[in-house]
Amino acid sequence: MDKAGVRAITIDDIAKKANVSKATVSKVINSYSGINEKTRQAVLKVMREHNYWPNTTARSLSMQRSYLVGLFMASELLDSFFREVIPGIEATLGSQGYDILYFADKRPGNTGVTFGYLEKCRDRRVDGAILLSYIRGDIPEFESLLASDIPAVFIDMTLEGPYTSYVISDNHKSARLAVECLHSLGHREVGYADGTSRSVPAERRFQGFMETVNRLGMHCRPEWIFQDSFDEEYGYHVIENLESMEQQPTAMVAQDNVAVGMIRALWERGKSVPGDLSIVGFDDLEISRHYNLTTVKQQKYEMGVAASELLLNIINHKSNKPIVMDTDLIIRGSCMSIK
Amino acid sequence: MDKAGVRAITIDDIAKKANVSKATVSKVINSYSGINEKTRQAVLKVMREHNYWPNTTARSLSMQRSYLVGLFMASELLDSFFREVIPGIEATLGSQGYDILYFADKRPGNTGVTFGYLEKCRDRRVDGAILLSYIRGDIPEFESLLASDIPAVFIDMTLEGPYTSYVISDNHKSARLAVECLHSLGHREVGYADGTSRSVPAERRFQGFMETVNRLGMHCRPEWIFQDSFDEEYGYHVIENLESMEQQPTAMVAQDNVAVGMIRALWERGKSVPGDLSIVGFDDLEISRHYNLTTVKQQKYEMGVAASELLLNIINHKSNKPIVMDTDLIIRGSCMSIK
DNA sequence: TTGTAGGCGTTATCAG
DNA sequence: CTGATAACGCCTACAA
Repeated sequence: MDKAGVRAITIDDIAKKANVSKATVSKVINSYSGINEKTRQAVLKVMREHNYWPNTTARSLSMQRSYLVGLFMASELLDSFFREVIPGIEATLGSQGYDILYFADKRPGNTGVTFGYLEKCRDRRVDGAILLSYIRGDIPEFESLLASDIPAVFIDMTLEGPYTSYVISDNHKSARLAVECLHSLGHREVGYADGTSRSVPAERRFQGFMETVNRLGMHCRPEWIFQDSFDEEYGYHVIENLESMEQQPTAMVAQDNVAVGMIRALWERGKSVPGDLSIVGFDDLEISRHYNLTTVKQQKYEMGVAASELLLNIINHKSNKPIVMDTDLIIRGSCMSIK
Repeated sequence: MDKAGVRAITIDDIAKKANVSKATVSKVINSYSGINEKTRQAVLKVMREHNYWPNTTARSLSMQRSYLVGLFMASELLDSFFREVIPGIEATLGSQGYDILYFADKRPGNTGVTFGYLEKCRDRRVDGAILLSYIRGDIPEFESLLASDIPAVFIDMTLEGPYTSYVISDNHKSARLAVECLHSLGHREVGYADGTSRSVPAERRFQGFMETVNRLGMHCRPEWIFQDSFDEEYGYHVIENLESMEQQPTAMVAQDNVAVGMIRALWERGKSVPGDLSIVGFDDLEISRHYNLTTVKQQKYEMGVAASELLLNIINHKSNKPIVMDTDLIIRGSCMSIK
C-alpha cells in the first residue's frame, strides 16, 4: 500500500475526507457523548476506509499520559520465578490498553551511560512502573523513586512511598507450612537452604522457619543453614557440604531451584529423595513439578495481576495499600515420614 | 522535590534560566557543531542544575522517530532459548538509545481485542520490530507485516520482504556435527528427538540429520524419530517409548530441553548417560551445562546482537541481507564410544 | 452539535 | 553563532 517514507494518515486527513473538523474526529475517536450519530458513523466509515490509527505519540504529548508502564527487573533474577509473574502483568495491563516498556538492568558498566530508573521513567513518560524484586538496598536510586511522583509497585520488596506500594507473598507463613509438614511426618532434625537474606522473602522465610522449628521443639544446627543463592548450582554446593558433616538432618527446607540442585546432586551420588533426604521447597516453580517436589506455592501469576491492579489504582489516585498474597502447601512426593 | 502533578521541567525553562533561546538549548542537547563553547557550557550547567531530561515523547513527535523497537514473541517459547537471545538485543539496541516495547503474544482469547502485530507497531510508532521464532504459517498477519514499510527482523524464521530480513543459525550444520560426533565414537544406530518440523530450525536439523546419517552409512529406524515438542516433558515421553521397543539405538540426537528430560527419565530408571545411552543435544542452553550434555551450540546472545544490528541497518536504509550464524560442537560428557 | 484556536515539548529552517 | 517561528498530530476549553 503505502510506500516507505510516505506520511501516515492523520486526523486532519480524516477530517477533510469526512468534511468535519478534526475536533469532531477526535471526539469520535474518544467516543464523546455530544455528537450526532450520523456524522459519527460517517467519520467512522472514513476512518475505516483509510485504515486510520491515531498517533499514540501525539496523543501522549497532548494528554500527558503515555499508557506505558515500565517493567524493571534484575537480569540475574529474570529466571524461573519472574517468568511466571510477568504473564499476569501483561494480561492485566494489556487489557487496560497499556503497553509494557521493558527495562532490563544494565548495571555491568554497559555502555557507559547507565540510565537510572527514575530517569528512564521520566524520559519515556511512563505512567507507572513495576519493579521486580531487587535486592534490598542494592539500588540507591530507590530513594528518589520513592520520593518522586511516579507511581510504582514493587514485587517482593517492602518499600512504601506516597505513590508507591508493593505486593509480596506471606513468606512467613510459607516457612511455617513447610516446617509443620516435616514435623507432622516425624522429622525433628531439619536444615535450611535459601537465597540471600538481603532479599525480603528469604529473610521472612528464615524468620518463619526458625520460629516454627523452635516452637515445635525441632532442631536445626547452624551448619545446616545455607543462605546465599537462589540457583541449582547452589543446591550442589549444599549437598557437598552436608555430606561432609558428622551429623546430618533428615529433612531440608529449600527454595525450589536450590532443592532441584540438591535432588540432582543426590541422584548423581546414587541417593534418592525422599529415601535418603526429605525436601520441601519454596515457590512451586514450574521445574518443581518435574522433580515431584513437595513445595509451598507462591501465586505468581496472581502476583502479577495484583501488582498491575495496584499500580492502576495508584495511577488513578485510588488505594495504594500493599497486598499480601496467600501461600499454600503443594504435596507431591519429596517427603516421607520417618520411623 | 517536585510535588505530584507539577509540570516537569522543559526546554523552555532551561532556555529562560540560561538566557538563550530554546533553539540553542536544543542544539546543545543534540550536540550540534556550530555553537559557542561558553554558552554551551552555560546551558549544560543549567541543565544539570535543574536535572533536566528532554521529553522523549515530544522529540518523537517532532522527529517522526520513536526510538522504540517492538519485541514480539510467542509466550510458549519465552523459554530457555530466547531468554539467552534477548540480552543481546537489549544490549545492542539499548546502546543505540532504543528502548524495547515488549509485546507478548496474547492469542489465547485474552480480552477480546487482539491487536495485530502490524497495528501494534503502527499504534506505537515503533521504528522497527523483532519477532522471535513463531511457528511458520501460524500467523496470517505475517503477510501484511512483510508487505508493510515497517522494518522487521525475524529470528529463526526465514521470511523476507523489502523491509524485513532474518537471522538464523546454520541448523543443517548443527545436525551434521552432531551425527559426525556420534559416528566418530563408533555409533551406528541412532535416534532423533526435536521439536515440530513446522519450525524452520527443527526442519533444517532434521534434513541435516538424515543426510548425514545416510552419507555415513548409519542407521535410524522410523520409530526412533520424535518430532513434536521442545520441552523436557517430551523427553520423558521419548524414553518411555524407546524402552518399549525391541530394537534400540545406542545414541540419540535431541534438542537440549528434550535431552534433559531424557536424561532425567533415564536416571529415574536407574540408568545413566552416557553409560546406557549417548546423547548429543542442540542449542547449548544454560541447563545443558548442568547435565554435562555434549551439544551443538547456537550463539544465542550473538543472534540477538546480529538481529538488532540488522534491524538498525534496515531502519537506516542499509543492507537487509539475512544473517546465518555459525554453530559448533561443545564436547561435554554425555557421549561415549561404543565397543 | 460542531468548529476554532491554543497548547503539549521538541526539532528544524531560516533569517539575523 | 543565535533566535524567531513553523511544524509534528492530537486533545480540549471555549465559541458559535
